[in-house]
Amino acid sequence: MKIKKCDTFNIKQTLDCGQVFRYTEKDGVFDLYAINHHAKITENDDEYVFECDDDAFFQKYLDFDTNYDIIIAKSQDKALISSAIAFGRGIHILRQDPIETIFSFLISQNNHIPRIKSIIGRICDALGDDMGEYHAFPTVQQLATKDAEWYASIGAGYRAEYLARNAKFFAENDIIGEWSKLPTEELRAKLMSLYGVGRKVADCVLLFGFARYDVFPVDTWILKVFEQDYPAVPAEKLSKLLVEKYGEMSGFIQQWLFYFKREEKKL
DNA sequence: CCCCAGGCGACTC
DNA sequence: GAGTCGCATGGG
Repeated sequence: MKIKKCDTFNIKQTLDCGQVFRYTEKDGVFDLYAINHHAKITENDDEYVFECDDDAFFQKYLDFDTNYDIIIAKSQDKALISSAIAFGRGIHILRQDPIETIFSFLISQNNHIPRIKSIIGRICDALGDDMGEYHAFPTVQQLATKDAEWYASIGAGYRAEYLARNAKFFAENDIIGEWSKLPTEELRAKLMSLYGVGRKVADCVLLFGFARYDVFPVDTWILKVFEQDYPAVPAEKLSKLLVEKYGEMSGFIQQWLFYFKREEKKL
């Protein structure tokens, strides 16, 4: 499939903004993996070209059915947010698989993004279906074949127990479909009842895995963004304050600000 | 080498 | 309910 370029979609910004971990970039060519799908993404002067196994899947996954001009218009606020939008205007919030998102963000806690990628990669390679060129993200049944000791052995650190226990839980409870019907507050409570899932991981899963935009994940970077305006406010309280302020635009604004702050550090 | 990372559960008060 | 603290690991 081909996607005409526009200023509200940029593949590099969308993948580099920290919401997804299974992709590589080489010489401007992106390889993106989601569940058991793969897309090779190249670009020419006026379009992105997707060589993939399922156009409809990636059309939805990359959120091309949402009008980001409207999202951006509703989000323009003070100077900081306008600057962040100007910087990351091409970000789309991906519509990721809930299970893949839960396990990915369990690994993300107190961890660096490069290392998160490598741990997820080892889990896919060891447990996921062989798709030829790559390995799929494992099913919960596949994840549940391993115990905490194994997850520690592939470098998961202290999160190994979280992964093992949740793999067992979801293998025994096919409950994602039921959860997806719940309103955001109730769904967050379900997620936070999982061992190893706190407010931050739950909010990332709500945003990236359940397409809930009335959430504002607060991590160390977002704390830095707001340390002047909200000095010494703990992460969970700050998250609640920001959702009160930004409502249904919270998830988008959070992502623009995260990308803005993190790229600033890189430069 | 030290510092820190898309935080969490356990513990204390 | 709010405030500390230890945690496994490896990239920078």
